[in-house]
Amino acid sequence: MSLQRLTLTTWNVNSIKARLSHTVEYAKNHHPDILLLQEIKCPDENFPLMEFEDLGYNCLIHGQKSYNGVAILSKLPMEETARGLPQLPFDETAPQARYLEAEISLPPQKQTEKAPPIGALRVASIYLPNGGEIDSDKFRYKMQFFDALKNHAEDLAKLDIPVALGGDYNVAPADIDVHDPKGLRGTTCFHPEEQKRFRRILNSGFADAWRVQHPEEQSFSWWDYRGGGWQHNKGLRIDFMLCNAMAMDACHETVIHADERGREKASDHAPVSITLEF
DNA sequence: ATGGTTGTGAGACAA
Repeated sequence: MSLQRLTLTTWNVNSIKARLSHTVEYAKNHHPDILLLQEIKCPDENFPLMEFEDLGYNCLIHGQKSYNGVAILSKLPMEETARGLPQLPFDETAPQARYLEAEISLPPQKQTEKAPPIGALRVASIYLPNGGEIDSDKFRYKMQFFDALKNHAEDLAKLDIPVALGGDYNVAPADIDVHDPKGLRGTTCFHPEEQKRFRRILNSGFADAWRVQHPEEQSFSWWDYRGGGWQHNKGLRIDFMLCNAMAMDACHETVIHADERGREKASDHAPVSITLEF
């Protein structure tokens, strides 16, 4: 019997225009079935659709001028299920394009076993606010976003299909996920209030796929452009593929493609990829 | 506390 194999990748590209060749090359080399992008930094109409359609991707874009922006590229048919979080709808006057969700249709499978075939997969591309300074309005907005995401995650957890929430969560969950826990404790992206809210999302029914499969390993997904972060391996693990139980059960591999960060003109984030088998 | 770098878009702001 043949299993359906799906690769899903999340990547904060830090401008799709600046990273077009890197992103296209990545897609050609690793051929993910689903590519969740963050920080595309362009309005919908400026997204380089053709380049990805030529590679066989259907594209959903939720962008804005200059900042933020998320996208879902899928080789399988999909339908948009949310643009913005229910509690934080997209506001044209103060745009924060940070959440996009879609249901992916899986091709029909032969029913050879007791379990019914899985017909669909729900995915989201998420760009959590960075938060700026602790105690700033931006930080409070980040907490709001976490809470709104957790409430929505509770609903997604009730679905009877695999769910994968990929993105840049802008928080490192534990000491092992940062290069200098003592020095960074209490700073943006390593603050207990952020970590508490991230845990609430996990507790609503999701697992951090990479950590589940690499319980002891230290590997980062982001390295600051400043101060030679990459050269000194001073990084954080803040990009995740969060899976519900059905997705986690199907997850055979999780990879952080850190090599992408070492390239010329690299994004400051590395892609994180999971492979599911149904 | 500050600075270091990259991206957008053409100067300050975000990260």
